[in-house]
Amino acid sequence: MPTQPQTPTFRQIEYFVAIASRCSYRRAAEELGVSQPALTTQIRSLEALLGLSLFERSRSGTLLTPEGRELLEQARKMLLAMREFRESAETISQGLQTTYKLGVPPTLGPYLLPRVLPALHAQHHRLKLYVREGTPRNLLRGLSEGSYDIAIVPLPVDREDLSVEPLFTEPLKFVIPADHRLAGKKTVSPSQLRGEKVLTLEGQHHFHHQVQEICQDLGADLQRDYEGTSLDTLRQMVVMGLGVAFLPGLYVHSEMHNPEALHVSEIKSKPIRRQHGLVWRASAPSRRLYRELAAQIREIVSERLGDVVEVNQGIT
Amino acid sequence: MPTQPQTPTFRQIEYFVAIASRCSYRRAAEELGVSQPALTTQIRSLEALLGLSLFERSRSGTLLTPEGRELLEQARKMLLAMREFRESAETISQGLQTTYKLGVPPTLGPYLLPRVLPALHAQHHRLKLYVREGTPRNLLRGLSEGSYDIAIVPLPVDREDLSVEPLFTEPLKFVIPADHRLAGKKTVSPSQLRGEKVLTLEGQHHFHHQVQEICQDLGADLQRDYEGTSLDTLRQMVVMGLGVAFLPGLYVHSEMHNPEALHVSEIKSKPIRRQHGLVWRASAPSRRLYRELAAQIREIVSERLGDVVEVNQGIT
DNA sequence: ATCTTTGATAATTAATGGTTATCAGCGAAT
DNA sequence: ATTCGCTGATAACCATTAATTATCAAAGAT
Repeated sequence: MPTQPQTPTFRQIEYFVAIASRCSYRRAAEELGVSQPALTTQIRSLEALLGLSLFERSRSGTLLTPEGRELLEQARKMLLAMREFRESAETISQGLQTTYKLGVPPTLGPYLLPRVLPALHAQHHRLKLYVREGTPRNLLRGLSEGSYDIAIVPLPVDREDLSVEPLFTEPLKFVIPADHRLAGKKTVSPSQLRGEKVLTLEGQHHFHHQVQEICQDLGADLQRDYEGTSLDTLRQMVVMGLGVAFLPGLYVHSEMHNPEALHVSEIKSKPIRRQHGLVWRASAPSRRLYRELAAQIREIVSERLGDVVEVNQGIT
Repeated sequence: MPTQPQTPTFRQIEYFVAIASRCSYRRAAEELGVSQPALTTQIRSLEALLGLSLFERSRSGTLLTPEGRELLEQARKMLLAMREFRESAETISQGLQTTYKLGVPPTLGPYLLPRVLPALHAQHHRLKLYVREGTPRNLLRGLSEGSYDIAIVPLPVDREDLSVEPLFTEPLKFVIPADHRLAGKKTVSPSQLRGEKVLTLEGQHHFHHQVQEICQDLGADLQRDYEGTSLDTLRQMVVMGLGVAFLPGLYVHSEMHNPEALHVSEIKSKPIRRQHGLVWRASAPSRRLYRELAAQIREIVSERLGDVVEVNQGIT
């Protein structure tokens, strides 16, 4: 004797509705593709479970009882709910039709996504991306914890539990005030940087460390007293003459249409740049979709931003 | 290999939601009172059926996939629908909480039910009666066909497939115009009726035949040229002097408060009356409730109309 | 009367869902 | 580095459930 309140089987509900709408066990059985005794036993046990009679059987047809009539409505709702469930599953299983939680660094997202998302949406109008910004460090942690499904982060990422698909390589531009002694030069050699105060973001940002490395390479000095909280503040600081800075190419491309008080140069040496990749948990069942997504992002970027960044090869 | 589009088991949905809301197979298993492998296999087959992954399993906990996250909502709706179904069944199985289709003759319903239904409703506030009028003949046919669940009809009813519970016996009153030669007499003997034109309803009404029999007994003449379509028209016809009539006691009681132009007498002989009973299909699973209902109707009638009709004993 | 149709029943088999015992991978604590 | 405790997956087995076919009895139609 089960102590728990038993719940009906979905199949029983199905049979119930089928019989009720045909007013016949046999016809319902035929329609359902099962034998008639199957219905008899299922309905009997359902009735026993509910503690009431659903049908009034007679040798001449089957009739709903008042109780059955009442429950039929509810039962139909169940069928409907199940149908909707299955339909959702159907469309979702087609791929790229769901909401994915995407993480991006604040030094990339606002300058990349507005160029990419519309095209992506056009291709998969059921695909939704729930975008959240975070530093690469937090993004990777969030990935592991499941608060993100995918993320765009600077490469390299060397973690066994994560899969990476490279997207594109973005140059970093050297930015100086318009009244700076180096302003006007198209290229600047590393030796000319000696003694320059290079501004950068706060230490928690990955971008900070990147610039730090670059400065070590080039022999420039990091200005650690004033650190920007965003690329925009960084740019303002340069304009105010607090120093020079390296800014991501996509930022320069999207935010600095009119040069105003700033001058943008190249560094004459090995190229200064950062690489972005799409990452996800290696165990993610949707990994095939993510690869597809990466490919499409590359395609879109190559089409719309090909002159700003260099698109990478996908891992094949 | 099943060619039909398989549908998930309700149990699978249940397990799915349980695991998703606990983020753990083992905890969900514990809560559900089953072993953990049971969940593993059920979810696996559900995933196979849907063609997508619901969970991302790892050795350190379980995570919903984006697809699973999407479906979880739908799955919860299913649980809800099932819960509502079961709750409905629960209350309905308590008895007298549903809508029953009740048939009454037009010569009784309007004069009986307004006195009975309110009290009935007070006792069972979930009970609903869907009342439809029809001649007894049609009521009995409708019962067999299932368009009524129960009906109040004149007795006797002699049908094997129907169960009858007697309710009460109602006297028929002799009604004459105020200016009639017999007006003013409290009782009238059958011999005084000789030659009187007795008005009645149209032939399709059971009441017609009843009056016909009475007239044969008493030696009175039926006026067949003008027949009323309702008790009200019948009364009007008597007022207009077209003849005399027999009217049901309940009608007289509820519609003729001020005697106006009509006089009501008794017939001095064997009592003239009709008996009403509650009938239902003998095969109806709710028959116990119907008996209960009959008992309650008797009780209410005895309380409120005991001076007008004579309440019968129930079949015990 | 006879035949068809209704749902119920019985006996049997197939499938399903559950169990216990055990495993392998990971993380945390030693 | 190793151990321990946790995760879900797996295997082998068993109980229950749900289907099958064959048959029945009752009611209606012919």
